[in-house]
Order: sequence, then structure tokens, then C-alpha cells
Amino acid sequence: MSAADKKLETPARVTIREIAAEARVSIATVSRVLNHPEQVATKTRETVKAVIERNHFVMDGMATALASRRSRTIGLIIPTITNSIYASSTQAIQQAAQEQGYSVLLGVSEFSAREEAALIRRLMERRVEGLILTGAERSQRIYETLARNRVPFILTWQQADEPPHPSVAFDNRQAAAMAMRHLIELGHRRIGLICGRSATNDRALARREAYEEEMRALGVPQREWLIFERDFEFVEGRTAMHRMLEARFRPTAVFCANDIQAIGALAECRDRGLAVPEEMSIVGFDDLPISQYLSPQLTSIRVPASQMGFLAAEKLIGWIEDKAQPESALLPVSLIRRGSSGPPAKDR
Amino acid sequence: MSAADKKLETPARVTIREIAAEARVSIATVSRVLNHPEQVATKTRETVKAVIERNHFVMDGMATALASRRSRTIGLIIPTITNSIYASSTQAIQQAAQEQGYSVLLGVSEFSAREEAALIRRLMERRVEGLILTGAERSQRIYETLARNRVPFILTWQQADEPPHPSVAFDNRQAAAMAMRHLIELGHRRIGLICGRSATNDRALARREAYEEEMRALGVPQREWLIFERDFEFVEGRTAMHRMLEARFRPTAVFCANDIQAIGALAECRDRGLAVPEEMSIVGFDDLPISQYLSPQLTSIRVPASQMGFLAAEKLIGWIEDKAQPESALLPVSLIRRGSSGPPAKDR
DNA sequence: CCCGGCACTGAAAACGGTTTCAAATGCGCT
DNA sequence: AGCGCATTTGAAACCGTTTTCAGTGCCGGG
Repeated sequence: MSAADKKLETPARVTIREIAAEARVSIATVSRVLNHPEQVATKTRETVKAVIERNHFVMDGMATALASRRSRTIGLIIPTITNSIYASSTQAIQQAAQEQGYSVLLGVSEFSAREEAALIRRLMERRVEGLILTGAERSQRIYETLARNRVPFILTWQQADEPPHPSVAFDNRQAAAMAMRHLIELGHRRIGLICGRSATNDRALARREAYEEEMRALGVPQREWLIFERDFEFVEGRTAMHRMLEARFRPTAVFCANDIQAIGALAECRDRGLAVPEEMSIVGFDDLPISQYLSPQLTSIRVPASQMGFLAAEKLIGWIEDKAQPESALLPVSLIRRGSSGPPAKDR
Repeated sequence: MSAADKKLETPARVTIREIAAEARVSIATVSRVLNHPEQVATKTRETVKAVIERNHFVMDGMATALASRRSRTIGLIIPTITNSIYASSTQAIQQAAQEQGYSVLLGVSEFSAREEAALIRRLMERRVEGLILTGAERSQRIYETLARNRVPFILTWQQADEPPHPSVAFDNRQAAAMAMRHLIELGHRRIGLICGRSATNDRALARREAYEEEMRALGVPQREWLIFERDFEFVEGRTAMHRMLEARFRPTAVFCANDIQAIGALAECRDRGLAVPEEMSIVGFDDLPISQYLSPQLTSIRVPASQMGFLAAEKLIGWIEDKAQPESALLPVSLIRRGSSGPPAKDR
């Protein structure tokens, strides 16, 4: 076969075998050059390396993973990619994983339990060595499958107590209570709530429960028309606020259980000429980076998204390598007081 | 071995072989139940399925990919996950891929060429069947490796002409020119620029070149102190604007080549008590969802992020399955006029 | 009754690596 | 020159699937 022919033929993907042939060594030696170079004589090693370079050889990770029974990959499932709070934790997880030589396989569930179950299965098929999940509420069957297949996992954003699964989270209830007490201390009594769908989102549920508990403690009767469960979109916060302002007795403050909705609510107030915080206080949750670039700046609950992600990844990898299930961690949150909250009009 | 013993022993991961043994069929049959159920007798199929269910069997995707020579995975590399404009295209790509039965492997390069090269290699090792890359500028060697290993790829966010690679993009130059002409038509002459690092980001470069060209066409001498190249953070836009306002001759308008920096710039004006657009016009680029929730709302260039992602994924998968390299596509952009831009003070 | 064809199943050869084990080689010493 | 030991190397057995190819059994038609 001439050189020209060689150029024309489909040069199937380069394998370790062709490298071995061209370098006149066995495939075992090539493998060693790749994985344990110190075990190979310098001369041989250089020859093989040169052949590898020359042929643009790229190892087949599938074959490697299959043979070594290690994928060096962890899976991460988040509910949405468009809320930048998850971007923060995702980035931290990527970084922590990378530092330890792991890759991250990302799945986005769009807040659907069905979708999440399918994603978990897909990630297991890809032989992730561990999983980082968002929230604690999911079907028992999923936990069984995970256990049966020995896939370690860490829960984030919400701790799991009854069946105690390892988690790295913060106390959503306490955090939401912190936001509520801030408003109550400012003198608010009629407080509205805008939050996510508590039926499909245990974080939203915990925050709503905290809201209800604080209102109860305040002796204020429950008003269903002060509570809005919406999706995580700016516009949803806006329309919720719109409805809220049409109520017979407007609230003097609204607790938005996430900054996305808070931003929409804030915009609605502005467009209606309602002064914030003079006529309406708004407290958000998450403290997104953008929140201090709004006007007024948003009072919010700062959650340790990056730290949580980093720690979760570290603990998961530790678990994978040591085989010892890690302790759960509960991280602190803090209230960031900014311009969007103040005393109600009557107190001024 | 008693049932109790069975429970105690480490139940290594379930494989197709154990399923076959328990169902008293060959592994070929189990494989068929999984992949071509219609080829298996109903009775056999049900038996096998039951055994699979009972044992929480999860296929080993590595082995599958190895044996079938198909990973049904595409790779996506974006520069950052925290700028939500990439979240939009990423989401669209995920969706398009999922519709066609493909998974997406995500890599984040953090605007580093080194990191990007490493990621491309990692994705190739994972045997992605194709790649969606961001921007067109990268070392020749990478394109060679891609070609040598027959990995189809599509460029996004920036077209590639000289070595014509398939791309789904928009014209960054023309888009930036559109923003500039808007300001010029409003009557601005002294216009500042805040953009990304043109040395490592060909989109930033194209936009900067358009800015310079428009300024030249205007007959306005180049002023290096009106140009700021910064990273993609709110605070970078803010400090750039801060510096800009200290200049001897303040610009009457600033073109921010991305909304992230525009938001920071806007906040700086607000904090300094500089009225926008009366005393300072700001035009952004990307038209992030948040941009219309600011006050004033941000005038910006709307880019077809979702459409671009969706189309890129479709074309890539078409290429993978038909083996025919697709045509490049150039998508239109539009100027969204909102409150942050207006005529300069002197014209009022 | 025999035969062709169909529906179904299993044995075995890949796929591209890792790893174990043993053989070969090289080296310093006596 | 011969020995022992450490260093290198290669052969071969996996890893968990898919897929090809060759049965096997059964049915209907001639």
C-alpha cells in the first residue's frame, strides 16, 4: 500500500494496539507508559510517547473504565441551570472534583421527579462513582436502587433526617424564619409569601412552613391569598406581586423564598410606582450576585452555595475512596440587610 | 449458602450474566430483551424483565458503548457557567440532544485555552460522538486532533471563515456595529467601550473591532482611555465605569459588549448619582433575561442563544448520523431599545 | 412423511483497554 | 564466567456488553 493510499483509507480510530505495533512493543507496555510511566525504561517510554504524539492517540475512556472498574466521574443533578444560584454550587463542585482528578456529569431535572429518576438511572449507567443530589425528597425506590448498586450519594440544599442520608445543607426552615423575623422586627404584620411549588420542591416547602409558623406565632390569621406558589422565573414573581397588590388588604411586606421571584416582584413594584421599601418591603432568599446590583439593593438570605458544593464534592470523593460514609454537615446562613426592606409606612 | 449469608455478602454490581443465570437464559437473550425486545418470545421476555426489576439491574454504559461503538453522547464546552447567556444555549442544547436520545457532557473552560484543550481531550476520551465548541479561535493542533480522530464538531457564537469550519453563529461585528450605530444615531460622539479580553476571546475581539471601526468612521480619534477590557463580572463593569467617569472628557455613552458588565456599569452610574440615560447612555449585549428587570431597563443586542444552541445540536447530531457535514448557519440579531439609552445631554 | 421457513435462542468473537504473572534482560559482584 | 537480584517486558485473562452466526424446535404445505 502506498503512502497515498494510506492517506485515503479511513484511518479508523487509533488504538493502543496500533501504537504498540508501530513502537514495536506490547500493548501492556503502552498501557504502562500511559498509566505508570515510571515502570517503563526511559528509552522505551520516549519511543512510545513519540508514537502516541505522532498519531494523535486518544485513549478510550470507555475501555479504560471498563477494564479498571473506575470511571473517576461523579454525577450531579440540579433542578435548573438558569437560576444562577445553582451555577455557583455547580462551579464549586466542578472545581473540587477536578482538583481530585474527577469529572462531573451534569443532569438537569427541571424540577420533575420523573425526569430526575431517569437522570439518576442514566448517570448510574454511565457508572458515576457517586452522586450529588439536590433536595432530599424522592421516591423510596430510587434510594433502594442506589443502595443496591452501591452508589454513594450526598444530598445538598436540604438535609434528610428520618431515613438519615448524608447531606451537606443548611436549615431552610431556620433560614426562612430568619427572613420572616427580620420583617417582623421591622414592624410588619401583614406579610405575603412568594415561593416555589411546595408539592415538588422540599426546599420551597420548608420555607413555606417556616413562613406559616412565624405568622402563626405572630397571631396573624392565615390568609391563603397572601401566599403564591410559582415557578422560578422573574415574570412569575412579577405576576404574583401584581396579584398581591390587588388584594383588599395589601401586605406591607413580601417574603420571596428565592431571589429570582424577588427580582420580578421588585420590578412590579417599581413599575406600579410603589416605593420600596417605603410602601413595600421585600426580602429575598439566595443572595444572588445580581441582587446587590439592583435598585434598591435586595435584602436577602445568603446561602453558602459554593461552600456547600465544594464540601459535598469533597465528602463524596472521600467516601468513594475511603469507603467510609461521611458525616452530614449543616452550614450557616446569614441575613444580608440591604435597601429593599424597612419599617412599614404606618411606623414611619 | 443461606439467605442470610446472601444478604450479608457484598453484592457486587449486578451484571447481565447474573441476570441471565437467574433467568436461566443466555446473556445474549438478556441483551436482546434490553435492546431488541421484539426479537424475544413474550414469555422469556417477561421472565427476564422480572429478574431485572427484582435485582435493580442497571446496565453498564461503558461496556455498552465499548461493544456497540456508540456512546450517544455529545460534548459541549462553554467558557463559563455563571454568565446566564450560556445557560440559555446550554439548556437548548440539552433539550435538542435529549429529544434525539443523546446525552450532553459539559465542560467549562473558564476562558482558558489550556483548560479548553484539556477538556476537549477529556471529552474525546469519553468518546463523545461530536463536540459543540464556543468561539472559533484555538490552536491548529486541536483541530488536527479532532480531524485525525474523526470527531465532528460545530462552532458556536462565532463563525470561522479562513479554515471554514461548520458553525452556527451570528455576526459579532455586525451586531456590535448595530449597537454603536444606535448610539451614534442618538447623537453620541464620545463613546466608551467595556468588553471582554480580546486576546483570549474572539467574540470580544470582533466586538471591539466593530467599535473601533465605527469610531473611525465617525472621525473620532481613538482614545485608549475609553476602552476597558475586563473579565465577565458585575464588579468589573462597575470599576471600569468608575475609571471611565474619572477621565478628563467623560464619554456620554458606553457600549458594554456584554450585559454582565453593563449591569455593573449601570449600578456604578446609579451609585454616583449619574442619571441614565440623561447623563450617560448604556447599551449592553446579550439581552439577558434580567436586563429588562433593571431600572432603567437595559438597551441591548438580543442574541439568539437558545436558537443557536438548538440548531447547533441538531446539526451536529445530523452530521453524526448522516456522516454529511452540515452547512453553517448565520443567525440574525436585533437591537432591543429600552430605557438605558437616549440622546446625549447637549442634545436635550 | 418430509421439507422449507420462521421464530427463537445460545456460543463465541469482538470492543480497547488494565493487570497479573512469569519470563527475559541487564547489571554488579565474586 | 557465573550468580543473584532488580528492572523491563510480554502473554493472556479479564472487564460487561453487542452482535454474528449457527443451531433448535415447531408449523404448515406438498
